[in-house]
Amino acid sequence: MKMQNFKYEGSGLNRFFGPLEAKIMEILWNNAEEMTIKDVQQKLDKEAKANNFNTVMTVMNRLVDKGVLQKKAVARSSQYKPVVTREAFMETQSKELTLDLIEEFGSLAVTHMVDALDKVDPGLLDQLEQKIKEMKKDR
Amino acid sequence: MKMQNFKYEGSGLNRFFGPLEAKIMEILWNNAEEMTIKDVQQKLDKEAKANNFNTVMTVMNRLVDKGVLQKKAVARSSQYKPVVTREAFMETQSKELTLDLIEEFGSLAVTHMVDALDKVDPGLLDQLEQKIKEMKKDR
DNA sequence: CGACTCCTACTACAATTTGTAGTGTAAGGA
DNA sequence: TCCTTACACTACAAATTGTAGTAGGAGTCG
Repeated sequence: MKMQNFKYEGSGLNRFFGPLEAKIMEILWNNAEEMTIKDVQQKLDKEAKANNFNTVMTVMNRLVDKGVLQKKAVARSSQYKPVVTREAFMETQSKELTLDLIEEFGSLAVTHMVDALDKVDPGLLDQLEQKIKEMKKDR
Repeated sequence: MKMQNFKYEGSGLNRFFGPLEAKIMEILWNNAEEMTIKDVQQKLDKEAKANNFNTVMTVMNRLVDKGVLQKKAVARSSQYKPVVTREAFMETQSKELTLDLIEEFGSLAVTHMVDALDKVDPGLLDQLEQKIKEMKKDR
């Protein structure tokens, strides 16, 4: 399950998926249980306008092809669920992106980090400072 | 000039552009002067296999549409040059991405930053520590 | 058993992005 | 006037994402 892009537009799952894909993943991840296409379709319908069953199926099966969803064939209707938890997914993306960012921009990124952290949540600055200390201590 | 994606694959300009677009931007940014399509095409030909003039033109004009290149109509052949310097471009992307990363992942990103910095270049850790101190002092 | 419902597979189309390239036109020089 | 050449316009292909029709098969109900 290799993501292609991190999108500048949107937020949350929309950074990684198309709009419909994101909504579907959202639903799957919000449900502890495995779900059928119908389940997902009905949840979608509650939120927005009616979605064609086949549309939902196609997108879900594409997500299976991409390795994001797992499909278990059951008698009447197949069960789908994410391959990894949302937390694990975000963890992976965060790690990958952070590494890429630093590889790509090096000290340029460092400069912006401090500003960005301060802007988003100054508490994160202390957290970061703490992490650095720990890292250095371990050597 | 709003970029769409940061690609996980590739490196450098390939993170932001298609392969040919990236090569073209590379050439434009490496040349202090404005260049014609022909200039760019010939540079490309030196590096790789022959490129059709029209192909280069189409891609360059698309880059103009995207606001990445500027086109100045001259008598016989138009002059093209990047709207911003490579440094300014990288600066903008770095800033944008860092902010997005932190908005999206918050403290998750903080954790990975330290590891990533240590992995790529431990010297960056000191730099970061320094920056944090400065930021805090100013308050 | 036969008819019906409903899930699934297969297929197809549209828009967008990126690479590729042909054709036609117009402008400038010989 | 004719020719070269740059440019505009147009088109097509592959990939990505959203959308949806059709057909077949499997279970259900009478």
